[in-house]
Amino acid sequence: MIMGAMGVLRIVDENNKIIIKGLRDFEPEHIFECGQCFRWNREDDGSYTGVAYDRILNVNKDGDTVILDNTNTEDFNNIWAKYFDLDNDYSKIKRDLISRDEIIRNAINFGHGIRILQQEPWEILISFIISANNAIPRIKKSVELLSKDFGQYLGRYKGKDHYSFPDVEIISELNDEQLEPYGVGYRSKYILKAAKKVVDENISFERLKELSGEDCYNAMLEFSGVGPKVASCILVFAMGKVEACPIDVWIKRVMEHFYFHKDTSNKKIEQFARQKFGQYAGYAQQYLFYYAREHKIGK
DNA sequence: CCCCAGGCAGTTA
DNA sequence: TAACTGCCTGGG
Repeated sequence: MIMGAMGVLRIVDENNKIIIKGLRDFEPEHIFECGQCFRWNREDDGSYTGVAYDRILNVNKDGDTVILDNTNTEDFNNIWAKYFDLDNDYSKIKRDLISRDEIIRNAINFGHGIRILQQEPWEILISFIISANNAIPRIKKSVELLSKDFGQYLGRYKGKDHYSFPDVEIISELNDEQLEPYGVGYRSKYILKAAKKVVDENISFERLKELSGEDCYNAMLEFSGVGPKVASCILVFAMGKVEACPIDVWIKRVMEHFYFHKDTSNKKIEQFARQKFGQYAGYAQQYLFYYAREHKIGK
């Protein structure tokens, strides 16, 4: 059992599975399809399989029971509880946001099971550098291929081999031509520069997490290929800075559609969003993104 | 063939 | 500090 802000969860460890009862605000589809991650894929049975922290995990939900397959109590306590942000009370966050207006209320009702994953900073840095001016299926393909060729083999699950995301040292020793087969295009030089910067400057992402949101944001902007949107994504998805608010095309569309009714600069949109949603801007962004994209709002 | 996709860097004014 | 432009790649 773990005590979280949401109360007591009943957790059973059996047969290489962790079974969680009483967990609210958790829908695998919402979590893995809301644009925050690139390494989780839907299986035929509706569950999701992914790789994080050098482990293969499968996540399913049956009624009000969440099943984590291919894991154990030790990894659940050390990794997955934090990865899935289980100690955070999303009902409280949602209540706060819903009270602000009907637009965010509709978005939350639609994506009510979203959770912001606490992902690995190095992987998220590179993944979101690749994401710039790119399409999600191709981002996922590039990340998978890089992991297959330069990551560590983790094992086989449901008939598929899985690999960890490549270590920074491995990427830092590659050159432009070696990245050509991975379909990252002109972003290859950003990837290589980022890897070399992390190695050369001995950058510790754990130390960067201790910085203020603003300092952490500025540190991310130091990477070539990282602008305001990508930096904000890294802050929310890997650095625990959930007050950041990435403004991508979908957020721009949904905000212009519902709030501005005219073309508006990203800077103004971010100012508006951060003022409106405050400390919960990062969560609001995820609900709005998922809502806008699934409904193709503004297209 | 053109268009665009979860932006960014580099260049102008 | 805003506005503008080109950009790898691949699917529609």
